[in-house]
Amino acid sequence: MTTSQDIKVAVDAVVFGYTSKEGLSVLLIKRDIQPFKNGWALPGGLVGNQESLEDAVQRELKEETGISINYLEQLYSFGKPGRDPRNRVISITYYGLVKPDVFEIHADTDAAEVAWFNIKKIPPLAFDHQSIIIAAHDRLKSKILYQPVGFELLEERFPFSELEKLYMAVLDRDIDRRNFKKKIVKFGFLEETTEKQVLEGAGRPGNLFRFNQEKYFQLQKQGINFEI
Amino acid sequence: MTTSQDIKVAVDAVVFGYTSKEGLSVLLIKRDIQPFKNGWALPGGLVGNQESLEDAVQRELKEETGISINYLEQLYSFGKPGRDPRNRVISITYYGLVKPDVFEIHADTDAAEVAWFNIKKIPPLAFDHQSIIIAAHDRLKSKILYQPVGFELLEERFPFSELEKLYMAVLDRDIDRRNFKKKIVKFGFLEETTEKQVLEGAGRPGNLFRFNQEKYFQLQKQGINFEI
DNA sequence: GCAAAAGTGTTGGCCCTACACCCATGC
DNA sequence: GCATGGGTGTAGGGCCAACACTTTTGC
Repeated sequence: MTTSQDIKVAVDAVVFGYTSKEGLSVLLIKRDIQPFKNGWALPGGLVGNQESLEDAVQRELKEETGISINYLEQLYSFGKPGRDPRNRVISITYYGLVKPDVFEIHADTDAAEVAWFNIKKIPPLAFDHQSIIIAAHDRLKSKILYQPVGFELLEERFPFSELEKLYMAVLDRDIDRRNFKKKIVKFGFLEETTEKQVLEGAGRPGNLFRFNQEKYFQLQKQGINFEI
Repeated sequence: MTTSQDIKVAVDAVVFGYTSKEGLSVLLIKRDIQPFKNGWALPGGLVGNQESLEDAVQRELKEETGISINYLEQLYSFGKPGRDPRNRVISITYYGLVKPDVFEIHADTDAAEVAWFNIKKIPPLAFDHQSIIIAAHDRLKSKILYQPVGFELLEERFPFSELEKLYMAVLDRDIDRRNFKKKIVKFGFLEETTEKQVLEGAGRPGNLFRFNQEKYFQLQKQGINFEI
């Protein structure tokens, strides 16, 4: 291997948002350059020479979509030669979670270049981004079962049913309401507030809950492990 | 970001081997170039321009240690600026598992440049390789609980006690012999042969077992999930 | 009053853990 | 015969899944 290396390093991010109306959704951008010009793709781009990988993700998200996220985790690195038709590019992928306020704003603006897509209605994508989303979704599905990452997708205060619907949307299966609540409450890191849900339409309004992160860390240190 | 990117892409591998005598061990090389000349480090090196990441790992392992492995999985990508004192280098790390025959040969040769180290007796290492080994060990610990990767570290036929000791070495805790056997046998992918263990020293010789991978795949398709 | 969503308990079965004695072999 | 490691079963408890009716609200 005496020839000098000529490989580019990029980051790409699968950003998930959730509301009970829209379901689990992914943030995509419309490319304005070749290749795949005008095709949908994951936000991302080349890493700066003196920039950490996480910083690169946050910067690209800011530049391309205007959002900043509150949970970010490395997913996988894709490096097969030929995955970018022009250069050799290795992409280090991340997945991120945003709270509904961020999600809603951008779902409304509906700018031509950035949009949220329900996880079940992803359009054809540039490069191998389709398989990156599948990997991210798989990771989220398993992660949510043993770490309380779901709360990163909800408002600070939320009715219990939101949490339940979130789990159903992410895992794509039904969950028994009573058993689920017993399980979550038993852990002891959820706080019930006295506030009631603001309703839209009929139905009995529920109490709002809050995730107590410090309590969770404490419990975790004591060896309690979260598992749905 | 108009300046052109100047980042190198490397792969590094944490290769695990196991025997009940030596315990869980990691393959290291002694560096013959700066930086960290004569220091111990993980095998690895730069990725070729037209080479897949997995191929690069296999090639480096062959070049630096002479071994080829039978299980390889991507671990994590490390990219903090400054982790290599000279250039910006992003390392995509893998962990691999080898069977005891490979392990034993190299444990004997004891060449100056390549050696196996018990997981609890790793010397100081170059770069951030210490933390890479910790990450790999953590991954192995959790992986072995929900996928039958342990068999990749054993001979094709092995006495049951080997499997049990392997789990104890990897997880670094005691395991109840009877409960463990019940659990494993219940899955139905382990075949008991009529052959007996060849003894070294006293003790009742045990039957040899074999992992039936096809059976495992079948069972997995039927939705059975392995969990220790 | 009716439609919509929230709140709530019990039971049966399964699984998991804890635990100890006898057997086959080498020396 | 003794030391070493292999082989095996049961009982109790905890946890989990299955399951339906009542309450509060908007309209």
